[in-house]
Order: sequence, then C-alpha cells, then structure tokens
Amino acid sequence: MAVEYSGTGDPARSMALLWRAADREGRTGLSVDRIVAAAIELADGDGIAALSMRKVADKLGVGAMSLYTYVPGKGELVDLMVDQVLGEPERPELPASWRARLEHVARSNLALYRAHPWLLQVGTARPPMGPNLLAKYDYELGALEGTGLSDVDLDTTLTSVLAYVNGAASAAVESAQAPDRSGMSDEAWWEVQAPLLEKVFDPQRFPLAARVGAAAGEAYGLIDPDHAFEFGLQRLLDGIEAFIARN
Amino acid sequence: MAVEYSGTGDPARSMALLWRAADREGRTGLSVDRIVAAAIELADGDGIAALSMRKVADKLGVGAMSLYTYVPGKGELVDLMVDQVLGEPERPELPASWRARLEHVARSNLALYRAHPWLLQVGTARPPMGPNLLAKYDYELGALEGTGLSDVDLDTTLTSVLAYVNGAASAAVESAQAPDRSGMSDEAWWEVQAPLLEKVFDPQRFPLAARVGAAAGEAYGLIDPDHAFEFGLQRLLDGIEAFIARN
DNA sequence: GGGACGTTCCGTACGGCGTACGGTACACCG
DNA sequence: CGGTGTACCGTACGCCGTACGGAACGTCCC
Repeated sequence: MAVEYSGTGDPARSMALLWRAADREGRTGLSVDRIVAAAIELADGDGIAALSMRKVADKLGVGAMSLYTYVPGKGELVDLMVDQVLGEPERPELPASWRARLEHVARSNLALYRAHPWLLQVGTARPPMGPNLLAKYDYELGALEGTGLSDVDLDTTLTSVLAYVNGAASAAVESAQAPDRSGMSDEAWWEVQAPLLEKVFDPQRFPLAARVGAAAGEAYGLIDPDHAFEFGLQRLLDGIEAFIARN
Repeated sequence: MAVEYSGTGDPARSMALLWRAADREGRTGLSVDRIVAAAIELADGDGIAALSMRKVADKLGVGAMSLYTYVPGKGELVDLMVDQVLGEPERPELPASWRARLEHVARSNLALYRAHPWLLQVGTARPPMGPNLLAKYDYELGALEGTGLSDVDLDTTLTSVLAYVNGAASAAVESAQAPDRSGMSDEAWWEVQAPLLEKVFDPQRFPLAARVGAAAGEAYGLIDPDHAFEFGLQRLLDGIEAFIARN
C-alpha cells in the first residue's frame, strides 16, 4: 500500500483541467469528464490501491496511453477526481442556528468520505484549487456566519471541525470496510484474535486496558465508530459554543 | 499512491511475530528486529510510497527474498513497524489534572505522527494487537482515570480525542512535508497559484471564501496547522470538561 | 570424518504498475 | 486529392510484491 499525492506537473495545465478550460472530445468519445468518472467508479469500488491507468483505460475501451492525451498523469487525475466528488454534496440553504449548520457540514463530510473512502488517502496540503473545492469552502464558512467570530477565527474553527471529521471518519469508514476487505466480520475477527491475545496479554500489567477493553467490547453496537463520531462532534461543538459565547 | 493495509495472513503467525515469540537470528545476522528497523528508517525518510521489500533488503545487504524467511509479507511487515513505533514515546507519570494528562496524550500522539508520518496512511481498523499498542491504550486511558466517567465513556472519549488528533495531525504533517516533497515553499506555491486562480475565480460568487481566504492568507504564520491543532484541541477539551462536569 | 537433514539465503520469473517514446491512422482544411 | 495536426496506442523500461525451487550452510548422528 502506498499513498497518492497530488500531481506535480505544470500548475497552469492543472488549473486549466480543473476548470475544464479547453475541454475537447476525441473521436472515440473520450474526454476528461469520462476519464475522471471512470476513475472514480473504480476507486469507489475497489479502493485507490486498485486504481490504475490501465484499468481506467480498459473500462473505457481504450488503450492505456490514450489517457495521456487528456490527462498529464495519474497525480493530476487524482486531483481531478477529488474536485469532482467535492461537487457532489447538495448544498441546501442552511438552518438558522450556527450549531445545526455546523452539524450539517460535519455529517455531510462524513457522508462524502463514506461514499468515496479513497478521499481519506489523498493528501490535502496544496489542494487542487478547483471550482468545487472553492464552492465547498464558501458554503462551509457560511455555517459560522453571524457568530461574531473574526474572519481568522472562522477559518480556524472550520478547519478544526474538518480535522475532527477527517479523523473520526477515517475510523468509521475503515471499520465499515474491514469486513468486506478481509472477508471477516468483526465478531469473527475477535473470535480468532481473543484466544491468541489471551496467551500473551497479562491483565495484571495493564489493568485499565483489560477492564475498559472488556467493557467496550461488551458494549459494541452501542459505541461503534458512528456513535463515537457523534459523541466527539457534540463535545467539539460544545467547546466551540463556549468559545463563541465568550467572544 | 496507494494505501497500505494490514497483513491478511495467518493470525497466529502475526501474533507470534508481534510478541517476538520464537525470535531467531540467521547466519547473516538477519532478524525481525533488524528488518523492521530498516523498514522504519526507509519509511521515515522517503515516505511509505518509497518502502519496498527490495530496498529494505538492499539496506541490510541481503537478497530481497531473504526477508520472507522472517516476515510473511509486506502487510505483516507494516504491522510490525506500527507496533514498533508505538513503543517509542516515553510514558512518564501523568500530571494530576485529567485535562493536563489528556493534553499530554494528544501532543504526544502528534509528535509520533510527526516522527513517523507514514503512520497516518496505515489503516487502524483491525489493528495489530502487539505489546506496544496495548501499553499505549492502557497508558492513555489513564489520562481519564478518576474523572468519574463510566468505562464505556472512557473509551469513547479517548477515541474521540485520538480521532481529532489523527485528523489535525494529518493536516499539520502534510503541510510540513509539502515544501520538501514539492521542492517549493508555501509562499512560492501561492505565488504560482494566485495569478492562475485570479483568472478563474469570481469573488462575487463566493464572497465569504474570498474574504476569509484573504484574511487567513494574511494571518498565515499565526494560524498555521500547528495553531489550528491547539485551537481545536482546546475546544474539544472544553467540551469534554463540560461533559465530565455534568456526569 | 562423513553423511543426512533442516534451515537460511536468494536467483529467476511472472504479472502488474506508471509512463517515455515514436509510430499509425484518422479528421479536417486547402 | 494531398497535407497537416492531433488522437490514439504498441512497445519497452524500470519499478513493484512474491511464488517457486535450488544452493549453501550449520548441526547432529553415526
């Protein structure tokens, strides 16, 4: 397994692609849009590890090298995929309370990660400055409008919430994928693991881990990653509420 | 870039490796420990994308296939790397206040991610149940001891903090790596990006993004990812404090 | 000392990857 | 109909993880 980073090619070319300047269509009907769509479909289904230029090309009934007429390389293709899916979530009028708005933003991001788990693997520093990223940023900032926070605090607060969502969504999404990926339910996994662990783990040495681990295992279903997501989100929003109140 | 998942081989073999049961040393001095150490060094330096069995073997002056005498495959090797680095942080006696303790836990995890950025890319569902993971869990639960929370809430609260740290550390670490990886400072990157963006971005359409983005850019240095990390952490802890108080 | 055996080490090979390079075949313009 | 630009893509290179089978070695028994 490795990690996908952004394209490092000509920034002007990348920007033109993101904003679909000079969008052509070849004689076989190939286009940037179709390539990006096929790539997203592949990554959604089999994970980003299974995304290859050859497979994208196969899916489109085209030779692998034909893709390079439209896209400079795989890095740039991933950038395009990212901006593309960032445009998917509907962005309805937001409710009146900032807290309900921010909750909506958080859950909508979770849903996006759920739909496209590979988003969690692509770097977010130096993001692809596409139209959908910008629209998303604008929309999400709107959640905090009217709270009286300074512009800088607005950005920082949103960043913190998105950081939390990223981390909690990682746990939730991975946990949801694990059974499929491994062909083993959580229960089955534990049934294999528990007796092995028992042989090497000394509860005397780590009493807290033993006690709390057992309690957490017992309560599984009540405290799965989805509930952990909501719990942490509410705590974070409580803290933000206090911050807003005292500002 | 792809993503590294855990080994999917024989769980008993994996467990034996993690706990170093039956640790041998070959005639060339090869051993699981030396392989894991070499792999960590490679991943720390060049990222997990640059970690390959052949490079690990080269580093040890050994043929690639020799590694497979000690380690079933790359997935298991990554598991071993993870448990190994989880054992690195010192775990001193914790301060008296739960809040100071939890802050310590959060910052210590950030430091770990900084030291081993590739940790952010490996899946955490179905974690490798090694000695150091368990020790870490036990130690970190200790931060919340004495707060009066139930065992289940203990686990959930810790999970939430770690989720936040994971997300915020992703941003901080990637942002710190970006200049090296791209050979371009943040300023240089913006100098290239800004004029391109100006051509396609309409501030009228996204007034909030334009205003706040400008303010955030202006304040950069004051609100870099490190400060965002601390800001969000304090908000989250504030929320947890309220939760503890009302429990 | 000699032989047998188990383990360690690894050369080779297979199927996959991203993509550089250069050629072919088509659409369009004159 | 001929010329030109571009879309398409076959081939090849250097990587990857690892299956397979053989070679080299340490150890033990006779």
